[in-house]
Amino acid sequence: MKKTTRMKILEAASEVFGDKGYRAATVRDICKKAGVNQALINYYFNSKQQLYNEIFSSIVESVAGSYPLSDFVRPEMTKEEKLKGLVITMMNRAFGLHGIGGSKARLNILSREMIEPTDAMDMYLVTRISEIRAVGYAIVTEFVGDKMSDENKFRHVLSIVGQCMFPMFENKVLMKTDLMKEPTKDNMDIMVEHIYSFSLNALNGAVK
Amino acid sequence: MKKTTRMKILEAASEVFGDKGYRAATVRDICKKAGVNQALINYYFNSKQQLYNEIFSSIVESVAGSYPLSDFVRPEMTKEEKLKGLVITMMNRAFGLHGIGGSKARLNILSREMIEPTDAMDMYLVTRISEIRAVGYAIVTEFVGDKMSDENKFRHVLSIVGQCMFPMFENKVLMKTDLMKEPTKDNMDIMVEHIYSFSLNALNGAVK
DNA sequence: TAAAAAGTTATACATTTGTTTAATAGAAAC
DNA sequence: GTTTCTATTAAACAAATGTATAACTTTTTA
Repeated sequence: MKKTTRMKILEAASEVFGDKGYRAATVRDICKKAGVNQALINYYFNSKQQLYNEIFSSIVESVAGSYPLSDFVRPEMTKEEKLKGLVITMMNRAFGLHGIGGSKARLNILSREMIEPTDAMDMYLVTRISEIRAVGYAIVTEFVGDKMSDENKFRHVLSIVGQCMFPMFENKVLMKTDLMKEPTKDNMDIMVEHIYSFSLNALNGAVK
Repeated sequence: MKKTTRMKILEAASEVFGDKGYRAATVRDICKKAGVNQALINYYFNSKQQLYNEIFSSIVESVAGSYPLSDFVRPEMTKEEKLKGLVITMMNRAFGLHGIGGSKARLNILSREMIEPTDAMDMYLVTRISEIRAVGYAIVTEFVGDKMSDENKFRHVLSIVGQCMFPMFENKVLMKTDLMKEPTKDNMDIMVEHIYSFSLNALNGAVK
């Protein structure tokens, strides 16, 4: 299957945007990496900004589309299964991008956007986090009942979310210091299992 | 106490660098915000890069200098005290910056550097995380003994670290979705207490 | 196969950006 | 009070960067 010029640009641009960020990435860099003429970005995408938007949208789409929370946290499940489902969803959203093309470009772009969100990204994040907040709250409540304050329940949700998301931001340094392994499918499974049981123990301990 | 021109520039530059990142922040923006002539950045700091370096170094210094791990995790402590000491250290390093000048600028700059580290920052991070890794490993071992594999122990350390650091990256969205409160001194104390007891329960549950 | 469309190239253009310069104003020293 | 050093200003400069253009080549179409 032959690579079209359009695809070559998208691929190179993902790398460069991921490496350097939108601003520092230059059109000349991208075209050089793609091995195409400099004018072709404007020919195919109208502008650098629209090229970036297309890349970013596809990332958001694959993150949001692939792992709907309702598939992994369902009413008929036990509370333990729901907890694990929540962890699975978040870990896959965070690291599901990593595999594609063996490149961390997409993951880098997403991390950047989470630190310095555009308006669109900000809205998207608020929506996603709100969803996780609500589902997490319900699960925590199933474990600890109604004696715990809502505020404290939300802190529990945050602890679970934090365990899943933090490695996404700091993966490079964490791997270098051996606190985390390469996010392969197998290692992700092990991490899911760990975060699940760590959190399960925490929740069970909180209730007594 | 009168503000020197130098100080005005440093302050404005911190804001702008924090808001937009190094690249997108322009010398003209900074000088306008500081209310000084455009040439003065070069007069006082030689270049935009050196201005940034000075700001960044002072941030690193205050993070690293203020909370030495050895002050909060000491040999004579119980394992519970050590665990809490580790949490206190990380939370203060992450959010201790926030108070200064009522501005989140310094926190923003640090988050950015952690995502997209310069060489100097990379070395610094590796050093710090390695230290936390070693201390965390020792504490976890005190809780779970020697039956647990080292790899699993490190995953436990990562869970604790993740809870402390994640809110630093996503604080804006987390506050907007009510998963986190304004990081005031009081709220930080509550969060420390929570992360400590969440992790304590997890560790105690893991051992049995 | 000839005409039209799509793709590609080298180059130019206009803007933005960090930095420099030369002149001026103010403060300190003697 | 004059001189010398420091601070500030407006303007200019040179490099980088996103985009546009016009010529050329390849592919598609009829």
